[in-house]
Amino acid sequence: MPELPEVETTRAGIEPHLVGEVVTAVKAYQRQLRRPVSARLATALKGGMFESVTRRGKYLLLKSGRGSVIIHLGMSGSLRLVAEGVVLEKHDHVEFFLASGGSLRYRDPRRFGLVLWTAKDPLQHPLIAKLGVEPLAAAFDADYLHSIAQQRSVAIKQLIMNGQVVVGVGNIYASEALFRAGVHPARAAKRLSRARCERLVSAIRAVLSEAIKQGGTTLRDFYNGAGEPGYFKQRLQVYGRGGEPCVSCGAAIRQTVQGQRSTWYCGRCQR
DNA sequence: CAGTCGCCCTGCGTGC
DNA sequence: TGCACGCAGGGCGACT
Repeated sequence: MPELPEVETTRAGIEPHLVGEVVTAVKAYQRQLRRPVSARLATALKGGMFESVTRRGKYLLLKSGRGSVIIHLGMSGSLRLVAEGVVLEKHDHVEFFLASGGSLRYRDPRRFGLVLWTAKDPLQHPLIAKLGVEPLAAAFDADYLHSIAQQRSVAIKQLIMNGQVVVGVGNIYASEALFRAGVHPARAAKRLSRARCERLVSAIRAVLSEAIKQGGTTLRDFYNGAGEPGYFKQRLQVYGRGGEPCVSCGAAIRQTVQGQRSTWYCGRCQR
């Protein structure tokens, strides 16, 4: 489900309700996610207070005085704050009980996500330490992308979806950014000029920023921490629009598959 | 090292 | 109505 805008929307939604909250208990109803839920999570976090809720790429970092919870939402994960006594839904796998009443619930039907505990700096965790740059940070610029792209023969779409290069760009926003930049998704990365890298960087930043403002994209089951959908779906120009006319030139939007993921693009506007 | 592919899992829409 | 199939917002790890 979630790419950077959806994770950021989730983060912003839960942060004000979690910071300063003491965790009274943690229950894992299903430990088998992409990796098992950390065995020490419940005992280590109990009695601790959440100090911050931050994000690195698509990872959420819930820092307490004793260590941090690292959460990844995978394809279908979500976090929701619920009042006391609300019945558990199917696929609610982990629940953090809060001293002021209520709880934070992690739900993930496909179980591709993660709920891990680390007593150390979460940014040093093996899954996080080698991540690429944040797309909305100054370090993500034309020089950076071009210098990497020049050495790679993969399709540019797969390059911008590679978390070791730049984090947070998933299948929806990759297609959307390439369309805005006029770049064909299958073009070899090394065949992108610096000028076109610059356009692509701008497009990625713009599409992610706009999506964050809209509260993310709800295709079917993404909801923010309070249960509300995101509104960026109405702004999608190519994703999921195979056969429909291009908003710019009217040609039919094409669908193809790259790296086992669907890609949508305009064969006339994107080169 | 870079690139490709299989796979983890459940749910939903489509077509027979 | 039921069933088989393909596809879905991600990313790791094994292989070439």
